[in-house]
Amino acid sequence: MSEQQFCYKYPHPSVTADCVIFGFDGVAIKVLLIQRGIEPFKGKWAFPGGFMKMNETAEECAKRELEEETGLKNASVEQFYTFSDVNRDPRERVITVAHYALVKLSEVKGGDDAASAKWFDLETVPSLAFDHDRILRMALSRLKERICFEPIGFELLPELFTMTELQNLYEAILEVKFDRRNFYNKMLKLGILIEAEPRPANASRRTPTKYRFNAEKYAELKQKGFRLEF
Amino acid sequence: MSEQQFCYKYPHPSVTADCVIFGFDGVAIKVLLIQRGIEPFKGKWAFPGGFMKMNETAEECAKRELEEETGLKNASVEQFYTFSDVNRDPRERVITVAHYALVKLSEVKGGDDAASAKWFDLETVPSLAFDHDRILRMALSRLKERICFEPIGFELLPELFTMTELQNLYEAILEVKFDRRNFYNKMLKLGILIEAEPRPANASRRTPTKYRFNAEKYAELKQKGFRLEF
DNA sequence: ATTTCGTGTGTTATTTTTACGCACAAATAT
DNA sequence: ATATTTGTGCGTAAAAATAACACACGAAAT
Repeated sequence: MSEQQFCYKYPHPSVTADCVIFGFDGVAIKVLLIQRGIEPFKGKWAFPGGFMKMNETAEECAKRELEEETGLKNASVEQFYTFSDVNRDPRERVITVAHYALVKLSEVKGGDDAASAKWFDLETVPSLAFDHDRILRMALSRLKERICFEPIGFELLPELFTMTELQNLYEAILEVKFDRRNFYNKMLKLGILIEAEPRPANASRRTPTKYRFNAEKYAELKQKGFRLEF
Repeated sequence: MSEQQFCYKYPHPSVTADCVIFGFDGVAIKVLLIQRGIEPFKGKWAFPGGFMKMNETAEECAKRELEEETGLKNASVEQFYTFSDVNRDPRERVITVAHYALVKLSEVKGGDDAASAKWFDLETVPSLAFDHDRILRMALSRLKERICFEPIGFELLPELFTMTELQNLYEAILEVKFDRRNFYNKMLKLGILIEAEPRPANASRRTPTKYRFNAEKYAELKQKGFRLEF
């Protein structure tokens, strides 16, 4: 009796928040997964996430669980869909508010809390716990849509990056190939990149220019109502 | 005791599903609202919606509540965001999975269940119950995004419509003005409109051509991976 | 009777997108 | 050592899409 203390006139579902965390290593898209230590789906991989508390929003819950389980702080998570299939959790009725976030690989420290957190290449993601396979598919499709109109790709890259790295990122997410020179011209014309350094003295002809994302310029352009379009 | 029969170890929020129903009368965008008969916010207007049952998904719940409260059947509702602010309902912790749907005005029968359901012009929507003002703003912004890439506008128009009506719809949603002739050319070139009838015999020069949405052609084009773009 | 207006059908100029050409020198292969 | 391949930077020309606008016709309004 003492452990069943929250009672309601009608049945209530449990509510969780989950986080699909995307990364990029210069070649392929990565996803951060947690290995489950308890039943159900013990041993299977799943997204970081957990039960929502009564004094936090779904987004706050997502951020808290993310930090607790992976050590990742202050990630900018974005809610994308709520999954409410009746039997998605074998224990009880659980609906989950799914989020995604884009992080730089360097932000995830190894060790500490995140003993069981691991980056997977998108191609080698195993079969996941619960309905997380479906959640991943939808997260990916939202990521594809969003990157066409907002420069979220920069959240995945290091502070400084080359044009080729940026193109690889877009190609990996959208699963297309761009002409290198057209991509170059288009990106520069947008005006949201700044050359990081005037190039080192020991400049090899094949050492590419490093760029940095110009967030101020983007904010300014966005206010004027321009769209990226890819 | 007998009326507090569902007990849990941890507190659970209530979960509801709400529906923002958009319509179009040929000139302005409309929203379907319900006047609340009970506290809280008694007398205020709100979106149709209600508590989710344990054997239905959020989407099923949205459709069921929509039919119960407005008589609207089989609307194609689309989930767009889950609102989970801690104090959005003064009674208890309630999170709501918000949906929107586009319907033809003719689909909503007057009378029956929907005694208190009423269409409002978007400009004259009163201050709403709960956080429904915020829900409406987000629904509108999603509608704007979506109509740029999917021909959902046709769900708002009658079976047969004129090019001017279609243009008015796009202009009302996107809050822009198009050149009439460019809009005409672009729409026809897309190939998703078919002329309804070869024009009546008593054809007045100012009786406009009636079109019909070509759903089959659109499905075919979409499969080939084409985007609308407006 | 004259003017205004809504519709259908264009054409032309401008902008954007796409498809490549080429030089340079470092890296690699022979 | 010499030749070939490769990654980078900077172009240009053709093609396609967009934007701007001209005009006729006749019903509706004045």
